[in-house]
Amino acid sequence: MAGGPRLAGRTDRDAAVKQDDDGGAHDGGRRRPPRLIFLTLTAERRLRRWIGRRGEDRGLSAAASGVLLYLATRPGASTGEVADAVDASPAGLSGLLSRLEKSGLITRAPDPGDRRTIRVNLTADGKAALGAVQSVLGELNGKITDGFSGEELAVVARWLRHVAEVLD
Amino acid sequence: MAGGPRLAGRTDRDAAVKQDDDGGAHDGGRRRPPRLIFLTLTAERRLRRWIGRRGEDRGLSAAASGVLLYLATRPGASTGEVADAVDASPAGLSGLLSRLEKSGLITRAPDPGDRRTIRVNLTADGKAALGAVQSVLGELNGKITDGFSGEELAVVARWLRHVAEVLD
DNA sequence: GTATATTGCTTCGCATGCGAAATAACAGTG
DNA sequence: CACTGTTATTTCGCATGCGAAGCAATATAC
Repeated sequence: MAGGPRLAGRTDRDAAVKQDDDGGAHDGGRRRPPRLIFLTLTAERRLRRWIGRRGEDRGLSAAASGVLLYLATRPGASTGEVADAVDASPAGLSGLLSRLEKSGLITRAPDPGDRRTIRVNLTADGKAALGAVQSVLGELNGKITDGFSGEELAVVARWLRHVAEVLD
Repeated sequence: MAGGPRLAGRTDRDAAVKQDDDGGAHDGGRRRPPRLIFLTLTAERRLRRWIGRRGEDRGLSAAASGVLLYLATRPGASTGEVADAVDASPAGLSGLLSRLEKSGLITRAPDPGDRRTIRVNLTADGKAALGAVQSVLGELNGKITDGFSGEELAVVARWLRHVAEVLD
């Protein structure tokens, strides 16, 4: 990933950023770097770092949090279903599940009906961790929505979904 | 990273997503997972994947693109300056620069005045790659801004900056 | 002028995560 | 029932990237 030129630093370069808020929409993309791309990359990186730091005690990363939350809603989901839900590749999720299993937060067991399918479930420890996850994400959500109206946040949500959809 | 429960899949779960566009602002964060967080994680992941796929021929990732763009603006920047600009840790950037150097896109040379400092510059190949980068990012920018007004994109940009700032 | 602190970068160990190939289990055809 | 194809997951190799530790060069203290 990358932030981009003059987008992410903590230095004096930040000052120059405040001006142009058009997101690069009126630029063919050749004259200067499209800002929204790097703004998004940077915002995500900070989100992931913040979650990682905050859940450090329990070894809960952003990805792990997503998995736990999903399993809370759909216990016994298959590996593929979880991968789909958290937008990860089956391969990438396999490793994550292995770590979560080693940490004792989830269990993996083949489905009796179709032993190719692995059913994933939360352990007691996993359910306990869930509370921490929800608390941390709730706090984070407060931080990132503070100062924005419901209408504005709706626009943001719509744009984020648009990005995900159009690049799929 | 993670997408989140029912946020990112390509399955029927998507249907349920369209409803609630408030970004979770009116929720303490305990009853249901804060959506904006996972929407952002997913959007970024798709951005990065798209850039990676698109620049595959030249081995240009999102991070590499950011570095090249920054160097175009500030040739001879130090490693730390580049890291700051693209929001990467010095450690992470070190590896990336090594790969870019091996690919022949950049050069690294100690500053004569302070030999701790490494000056990074684009090679001829690096400058050539820059054109491709700008073209790819321009196309991407078009895709992700299409269908949104300047005002809406301004809100999005302001929100993304807010997120980056408040989590720093 | 030597000891100490600081700075800038790299190395190391690890987590994350992708694509491609391998593996295992099921499904359909003859 | 073997043969083939499909599906679900894992393994492997690699890229990315962080924190901690290490190293080299400079700056500061005494």
